[in-house]
Amino acid sequence: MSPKGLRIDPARVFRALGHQARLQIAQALSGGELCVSDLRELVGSSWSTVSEHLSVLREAGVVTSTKQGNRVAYRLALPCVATFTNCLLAAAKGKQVEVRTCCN
Amino acid sequence: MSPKGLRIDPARVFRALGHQARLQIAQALSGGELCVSDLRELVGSSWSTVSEHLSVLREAGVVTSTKQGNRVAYRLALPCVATFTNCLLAAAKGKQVEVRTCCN
DNA sequence: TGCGTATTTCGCCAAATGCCGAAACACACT
DNA sequence: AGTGTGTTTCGGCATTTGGCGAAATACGCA
Repeated sequence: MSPKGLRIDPARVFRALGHQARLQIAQALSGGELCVSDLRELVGSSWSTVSEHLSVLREAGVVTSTKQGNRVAYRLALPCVATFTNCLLAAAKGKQVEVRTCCN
Repeated sequence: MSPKGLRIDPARVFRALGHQARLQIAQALSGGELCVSDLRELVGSSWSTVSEHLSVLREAGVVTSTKQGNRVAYRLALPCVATFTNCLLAAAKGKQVEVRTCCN
């Protein structure tokens, strides 16, 4: 369930995050781990859709998942994603942001 | 030619960078401005294809362009993109990177 | 004005993506 | 074993994307 031989491909990471719902998921996970049902409520689409979004994120190495009892908990594997997204959100408001530790 | 009323949409920025050629272009531009011909040589596809990639990047707010005599010079509008990409490249090698100023 | 170079737009096609419901799986609990 | 809950996979469809060559546009210069 965890990434064994997974090489990060930057373009793939970007592509994974290049979708409103998946970006929303990644941001939500920056606050701690969540299971599929939580995320389904968050993005408001079907189980299958959310599950597919999660597998895109997982295969890109953005998130990892672990089984916890009956459910699967997802967590952010690349913390810098949250930081960078905050930069972009700041840019969206025309502000400038300085960040201390950007990566991993 | 410069972005007038352009609101940055984070998901759109990610999507724009979620393609090998466009990411390559963005990285090349982090070293300074370049014109379409330069970038065409870099990515090795047709004029039209490169031009379309550039318009995707421009509409996402990742790059800006200015006419300089006969040609159009492109430059990176979001420096944090370069920083973040370096983070990902480092992650691709299993390393950890600390960065001082991440954004803009 | 007319010519040549640099870039963009257009029309088209093939491939990839996003979405859903149904079916399949996995696991905890009785 | 059987039931229920949580999650993933499958089949199919509509939409988007990526690519190219040809045509159109923009501009500098003679």
